[in-house]
Amino acid sequence: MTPRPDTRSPRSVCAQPERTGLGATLCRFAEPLQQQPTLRRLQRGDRLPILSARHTLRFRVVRAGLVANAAATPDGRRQILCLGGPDEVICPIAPAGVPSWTEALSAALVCEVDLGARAEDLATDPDFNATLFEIMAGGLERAGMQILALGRFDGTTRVARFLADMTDRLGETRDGVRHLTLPMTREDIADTLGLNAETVSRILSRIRKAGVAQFSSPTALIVPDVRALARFGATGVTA
Amino acid sequence: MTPRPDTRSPRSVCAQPERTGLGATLCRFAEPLQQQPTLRRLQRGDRLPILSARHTLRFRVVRAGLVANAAATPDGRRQILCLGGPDEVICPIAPAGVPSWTEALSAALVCEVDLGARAEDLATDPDFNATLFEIMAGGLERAGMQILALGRFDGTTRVARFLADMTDRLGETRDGVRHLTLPMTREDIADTLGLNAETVSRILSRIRKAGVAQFSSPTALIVPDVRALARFGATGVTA
DNA sequence: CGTGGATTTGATGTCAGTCAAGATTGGTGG
DNA sequence: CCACCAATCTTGACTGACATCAAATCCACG
Repeated sequence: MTPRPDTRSPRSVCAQPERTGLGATLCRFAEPLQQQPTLRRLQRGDRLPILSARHTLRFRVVRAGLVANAAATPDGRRQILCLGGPDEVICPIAPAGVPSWTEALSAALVCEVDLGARAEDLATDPDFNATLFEIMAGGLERAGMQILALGRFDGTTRVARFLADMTDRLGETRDGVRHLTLPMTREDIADTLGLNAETVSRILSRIRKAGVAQFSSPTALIVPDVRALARFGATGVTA
Repeated sequence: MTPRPDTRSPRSVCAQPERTGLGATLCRFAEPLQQQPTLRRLQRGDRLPILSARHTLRFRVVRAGLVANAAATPDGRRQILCLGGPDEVICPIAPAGVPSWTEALSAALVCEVDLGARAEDLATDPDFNATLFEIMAGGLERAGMQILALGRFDGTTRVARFLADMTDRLGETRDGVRHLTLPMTREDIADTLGLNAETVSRILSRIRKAGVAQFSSPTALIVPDVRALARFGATGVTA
């Protein structure tokens, strides 16, 4: 559960010029700093305190692996609030007054950026403020979809749309076919979708038997048609 | 369904110096503008397009009544994503690629602020950026709680916590007792909590019979102990 | 007062949770 | 390379919470 900071030069890893996306954009604001970003190597299950970004200016950028923000109910069950994959900034989402944390769902590499020393500068920097806004707006957009899914979609629809979403975000195309390696367990999926692991397993079996996805192992799957997958389930347009 | 703009001077209504909170703070950034904010009188059920604030700088501040952002499933069911009461800025939350809108749950007065003309100024204004950040961060915080509740709390717990939350936000204290007038129907509550109207009604009956809240009418209730109300239900700490 | 929407309550069905037992899988050490 | 082990995954039987359908009752408003 205890992650270990890395001593390698973080700039070379974090702010590589060829990187794109919000994560890279954010990292570049750290370049003028004396203190360079911390690179953390996380193992599956490692937990870090949430960076609220409410009074500090600290952010985490995922370089590799899959990372989540999660919260716990009073009786100890877990709900995953958002996922962050490579080159994404972990969305600073956390409910007030509830235990919550950032957790590695797979082995992961996370770049931790503290822009506090540049706070005065950045407060008047239009580019930084636009980046910050994009991070928050993107998080709200995904949170909105999560609320809709948890409130109104049945389990089958949630799982199908989740797989389609993950295929878009993490999938690779080989020989013109979409492949997805799920970097998380059935329980992680369940805690994301407000279900339990057995239910997720059952639904995945149904998806497999319907031929909408093929599993070469429990975590490796082939998606012939992402749209068809996203439509699988009662709430989607079945026709 | 068609709201009508108001011709009264909006400045006098929107930017009164004695007003506090994010809504008032935001309105003050509109004071230097030629074009004054639009004041809209909404009836229950009126719908407006979401203001994404992603490429424009438009916001809505609730002056009176209760307003929500909502989204619809492909088969037409509704999920309420966030609520906005008096002096609150409606959180710009909406999932991508899904029909969504801003809707008045009761008769409401909404102040619509377009800061687009000051975009250049405001991009470098630390106070404005801090306000914008607070709006987004507050929305993410509430969205996080909504996700946790929808994913992991049972219906009873959701309703009880919802009532406690609304009592905190909208309740009045008379003779040392908390009174709440719910400005929404059972169906609105259901669409907020991912339930249906009948289930909400049943749970409210149980809450009434347990004595945790007293109903003088379906929409007017007395809450002797907000904490006890928030704890009602299996997921809360019953002991 | 009458009317239509909102609310309450009941009967019944279904989806997902719980408990339990095997089957896979991947990692480790011999 | 293979055997073993613990974690993960799958599947089944049963239960329970919430949805659906239906019928009264309440209430606000004309």
